[in-house]
Amino acid sequence: MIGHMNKPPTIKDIAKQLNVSISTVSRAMRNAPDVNIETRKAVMALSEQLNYQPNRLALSLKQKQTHTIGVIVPNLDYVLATMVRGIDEVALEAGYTVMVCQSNESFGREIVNTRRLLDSLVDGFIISVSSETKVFDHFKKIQEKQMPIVLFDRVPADLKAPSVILDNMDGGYQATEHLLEQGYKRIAILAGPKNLGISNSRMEGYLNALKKYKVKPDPHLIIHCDFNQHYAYLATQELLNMKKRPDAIFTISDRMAIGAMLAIKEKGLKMPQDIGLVGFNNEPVVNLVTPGISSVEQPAFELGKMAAKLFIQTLHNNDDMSEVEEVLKPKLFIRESSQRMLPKNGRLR
Amino acid sequence: MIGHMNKPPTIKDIAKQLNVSISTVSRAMRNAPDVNIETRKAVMALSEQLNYQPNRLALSLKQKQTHTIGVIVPNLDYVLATMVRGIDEVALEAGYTVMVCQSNESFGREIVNTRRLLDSLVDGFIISVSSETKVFDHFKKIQEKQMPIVLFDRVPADLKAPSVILDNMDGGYQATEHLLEQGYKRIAILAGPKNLGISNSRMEGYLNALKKYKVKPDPHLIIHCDFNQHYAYLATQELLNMKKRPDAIFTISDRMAIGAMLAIKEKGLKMPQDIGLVGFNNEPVVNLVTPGISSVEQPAFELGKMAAKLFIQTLHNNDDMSEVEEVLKPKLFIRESSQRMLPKNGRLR
DNA sequence: TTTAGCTCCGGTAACGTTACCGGTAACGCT
DNA sequence: AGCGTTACCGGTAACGTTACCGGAGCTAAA
Repeated sequence: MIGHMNKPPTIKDIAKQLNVSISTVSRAMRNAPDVNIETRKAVMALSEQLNYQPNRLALSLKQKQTHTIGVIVPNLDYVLATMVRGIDEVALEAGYTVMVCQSNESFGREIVNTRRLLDSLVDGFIISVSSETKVFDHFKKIQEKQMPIVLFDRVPADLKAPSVILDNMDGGYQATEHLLEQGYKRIAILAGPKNLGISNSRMEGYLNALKKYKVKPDPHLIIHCDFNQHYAYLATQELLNMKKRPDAIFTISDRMAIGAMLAIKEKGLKMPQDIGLVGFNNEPVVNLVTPGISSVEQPAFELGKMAAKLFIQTLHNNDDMSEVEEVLKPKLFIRESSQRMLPKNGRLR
Repeated sequence: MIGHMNKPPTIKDIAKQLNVSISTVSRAMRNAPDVNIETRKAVMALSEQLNYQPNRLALSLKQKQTHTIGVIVPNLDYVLATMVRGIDEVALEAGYTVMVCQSNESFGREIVNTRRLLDSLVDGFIISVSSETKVFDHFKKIQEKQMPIVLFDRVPADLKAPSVILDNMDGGYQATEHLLEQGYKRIAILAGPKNLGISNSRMEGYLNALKKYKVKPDPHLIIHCDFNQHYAYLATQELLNMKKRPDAIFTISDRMAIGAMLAIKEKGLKMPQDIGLVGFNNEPVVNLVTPGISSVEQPAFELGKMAAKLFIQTLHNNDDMSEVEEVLKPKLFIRESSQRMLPKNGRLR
């Protein structure tokens, strides 16, 4: 008799009702050999009828893997949320579930999150590190436990792990080259804190482009400021008050570009005539402001997918993959803020 | 001797090394009574030294709860990401971990996510439903398993569960009243699909305000269109081409406001002189465009926190809470897009 | 002295699952 | 007849933890 029990049915219930052993049911359920076709059918039928769901907890305990990926990100802004979506996409496909934790750019919070995910809940980590983080003991602790880590987007040099990053140098190069080709001569860069890897790479691209075009970099035009809108605004004000002010600005994030734009407008300067502006990330917002801001796009979704793929590879391959580094290419989107010459091929954007 | 084993230490290892039973260690570890102070100290010391971490999996299996909350959201835009942060905040405090899944506004994806989280991984759900979703069997299945659900933000009427929502009617009222007080006479509303609860409530507020100010609503000024920028752009174009065009527009989201703004600018109309505009959500972007767009702010972070609190209450209280509905108040932020009279008290914004 | 009541501890079962080993038939072959 | 092989199946231990019960030893009251 099928009781009106409330608890979810287990393998044991099925075994009892079918008068077979739990071993048999277990085997039947996961298509293992050594089970009669009739028996299997019966098991399948009953499990269907009872709406049996295997208990993942018990399974995880037994085979010491949870099929869960811990994802730690500094925040969930447009770019990172998109990357997370990419991770999710691939993970789901491969039978993994992801747990997303935000560190809120806080070192302490990152540690808490790590600890929390660590105690037997996840099979490994996919991480983009907080900007505050300068030591990596909490991550090294993960590796000591033989758990794989894949890094993405913000990848510190001091931590050895397979990683997926954007070719930030190329992005900086593209942006700067574009400005040069538009005839801008004194190009300033608004970079982030000096310890931030992605910032330095983008600046390197900037310098390379200048060199290529034989423009001598002017240290007064290289500004390090905090990675946000307000500081970019202040920094731009200063830039515009110089005797020989820059005629273009490349900011290493769109947030900063917005800040710069506010200062530019306040000063009464016109883009792209008086001054050119290029940002980074190609967030939707750059399309909404007037003028639209040229920006370097990251393939965020792809990058997330790649990170998840790499993670699953790492999990399955046993060989050391800590040297693997996938590099994706950015793409410049040109808008009104920097387009002061007619494009050669006649089309805008 | 402390071996150089690689596996994480268990309660059993500690027991063996201390020559006590595992029961005793277990008791000592969780400050249960019936254990000598000396014994407890010894256990604590050794567990510290071995860096013992209790296995949450085993614990969960035993006591049938995972201390994990499944969060399903349609996407991770600014507002929802903020809400999720609020949930996270409270959950962490209470010893819970959250698993965030994006349904990408897709009904099918929502079902997949639900199934995935359901099989013994989470203790319950906090959900904001996808805009595509019109039947709720997958959620009812959760409730049949006695698992609690808390709904937030987008709450369908057909699903009985405790919920946290914004007072959308009040938001619509505030926005419309503000426009009326600014002297606008023909106020249009860009609403969402007719089956979307939040849209209808905001429109109700709009109608209430008109009534209060004795303005007869004009059906031509009430537009239902898809919840995104492009359709809002198209709808606004139509509005502006009417013989008697509206002199103000209230859109029920900022995305739509942006769309409207593009159409307005194209038409060569000036805000706030020729036409007023008010959005909803107070996303950062409304501050970045020119002119800044007035918008109704949701206390997103608070709302998330409230949802998590409610969830934990539901989990602990056994009594039926499905009637509970927390309602938070929105707040209008006035910017240039709708401010055509000097504020009475002389301050702007 | 007996009894009752502490304090402290150990053994065992259980949570739901799988891995492993062993066993029973039935069959076919020499 | 005896043997090996194959096709099935069951029992048991284990994963790491806690709940429950029972018991030893001691102290204090009757």
